[in-house]
Amino acid sequence: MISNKARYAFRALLTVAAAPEGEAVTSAEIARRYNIPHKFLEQILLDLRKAGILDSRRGKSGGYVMLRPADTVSFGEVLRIFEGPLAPLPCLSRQSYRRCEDCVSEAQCEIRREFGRAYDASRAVLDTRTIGDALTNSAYGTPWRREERQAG
Amino acid sequence: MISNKARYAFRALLTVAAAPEGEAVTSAEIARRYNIPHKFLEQILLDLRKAGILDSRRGKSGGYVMLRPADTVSFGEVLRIFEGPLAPLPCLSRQSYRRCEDCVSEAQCEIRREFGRAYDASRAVLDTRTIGDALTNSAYGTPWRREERQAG
DNA sequence: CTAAATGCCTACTTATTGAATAGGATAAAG
DNA sequence: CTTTATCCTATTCAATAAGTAGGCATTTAG
Repeated sequence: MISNKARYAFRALLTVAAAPEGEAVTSAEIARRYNIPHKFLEQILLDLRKAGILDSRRGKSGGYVMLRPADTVSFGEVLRIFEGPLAPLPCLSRQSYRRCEDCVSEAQCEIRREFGRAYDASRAVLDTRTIGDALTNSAYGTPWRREERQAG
Repeated sequence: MISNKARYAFRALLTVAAAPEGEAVTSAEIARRYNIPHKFLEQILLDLRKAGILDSRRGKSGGYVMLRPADTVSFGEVLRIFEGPLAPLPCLSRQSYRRCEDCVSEAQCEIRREFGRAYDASRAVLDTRTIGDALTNSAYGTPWRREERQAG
């Protein structure tokens, strides 16, 4: 299970990414819409800004906008911000490799081999699918897309 | 990251499964071999026995043996014993489904859809690969297999 | 210029979980 | 009847999850 924090982050990101270009979305609006504790969400949005994914505007008519295009932000990248390494074993993480204390021979470790497969399979999804992908073909989509669909 | 507990469980299971048929392996032996806290490992082996995966013999010349054949025990099954549901979201778990508090429409939730893909990919490995599979082609293998290889 | 609305930042709390540690009870073999 | 194992329960300690709280800083509408 991923943490609530991470889930809220995705909820917020998808909302900001789906908003019309250049239009800022406030933390209060997101919190209200998805029933997320407001102050908690603020911390999360702050993390996303520090990670260089969101940009923010303060004061009246402030809020959050995408800093990078939504289709350059993968689910894996976001997840790592809030959950740390996604690898199921320390010895499988490239970013923060650590030997397992109970490991005799890493090269011949069956646990490592099998979880390596699982990790690869999972990464093939998480590191390729982006926030943008998720919104394309979404029932929500961006507002203008929704109207497009109704019109067509 | 999976817990130490789960990793120790795999270590123990692979060891017992690799032992010659009918030969019991003691918790002390496993603990020594892999540098696992003995008393902690005892609890883990107990869980595996209660789950119907291992059988145990008490007293002198006691220890643990497989209750079910190693190739009927999947990595996913073992993992679930120690980690609970593997689903990344409560709404994706069949065993213990729970709605996300911040969900507006489950059927149209992009987060659910994308993590569903990741979960499927991961399960395709974890729920098909077994302890037996992992030992086949293993550099360790079972003792008699190792000798076979050296001989051939 | 001022007030209101918004984001920014830090500290604190509370409950749960992970990772053991501890101490003995029970059973089987020799 | 002693040794060697498993079996069972309780306790500890640290880290993490999931918020709560309170105020500072900035922008803009009036």
